Amino acid sequence: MGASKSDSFSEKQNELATLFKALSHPARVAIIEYLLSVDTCICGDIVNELPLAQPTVSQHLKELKNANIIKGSIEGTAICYCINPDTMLKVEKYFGGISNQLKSKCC
Amino acid sequence: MGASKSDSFSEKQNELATLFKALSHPARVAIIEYLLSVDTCICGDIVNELPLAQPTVSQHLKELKNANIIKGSIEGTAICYCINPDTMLKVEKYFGGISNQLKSKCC
DNA sequence: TTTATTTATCGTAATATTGCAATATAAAAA
DNA sequence: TTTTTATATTGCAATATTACGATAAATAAA
Repeated sequence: MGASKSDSFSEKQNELATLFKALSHPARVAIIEYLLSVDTCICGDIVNELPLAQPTVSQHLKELKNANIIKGSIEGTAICYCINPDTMLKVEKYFGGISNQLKSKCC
Repeated sequence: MGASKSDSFSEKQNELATLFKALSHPARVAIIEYLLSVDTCICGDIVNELPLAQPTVSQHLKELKNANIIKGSIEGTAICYCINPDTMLKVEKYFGGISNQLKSKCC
């Protein structure tokens, strides 16, 4: 075999794994960093910010969109991307919960 | 090509991507969940908790170890794994920073 | 020493990801 | 309508990941 046995795990576990997978590439981390650095959501020049070809960037954006990490809205010929704060809050809470649980542990 | 162009990105971006990649598989999410659920760090039966063969689990544990997400110490014939709270705190802070930055955004 | 017991490593097949050239699509401008 | 501009999709080669049987390594128990 070779594919991940996602059927064997809970929906929540698969959901979290999918979310982290979307964040598991430096280009996608860089996209998020860039989206945070600009004042507004009016973007459209993400391709120029990255050392990758346009189709590759488009593919990475698609993956971030599929994971609900970013949102894109059509703005003329360009598309305006911005971060989905709901998803980010969800992830923050996940790690907050882990930190909390770790307080009552031995290590 | 096919491999990720990690040379083109900052060390911090690559580091974060590596960390998220370690969390990007449901089995590894499940391992963390299990380690959180047990009272102490005395483990050694992670294989029985997962629907995967022993070499596969060992491989997943290695990836979590490499990413500094878990620590393992030898305890007789068994190995005692537990979560590294430093790494978890680091990730929590990363998302906390993002949530903070998002407060002054339009979406 | 011999025999469990537990975890790691090797080898390999199946599948997924990454990156980009070529091309398509869609809306705005000329 | 034609051209330009911005983004998406397709197809494919290179590489990485996942899973597991077989086997190794290391310690404990007999």
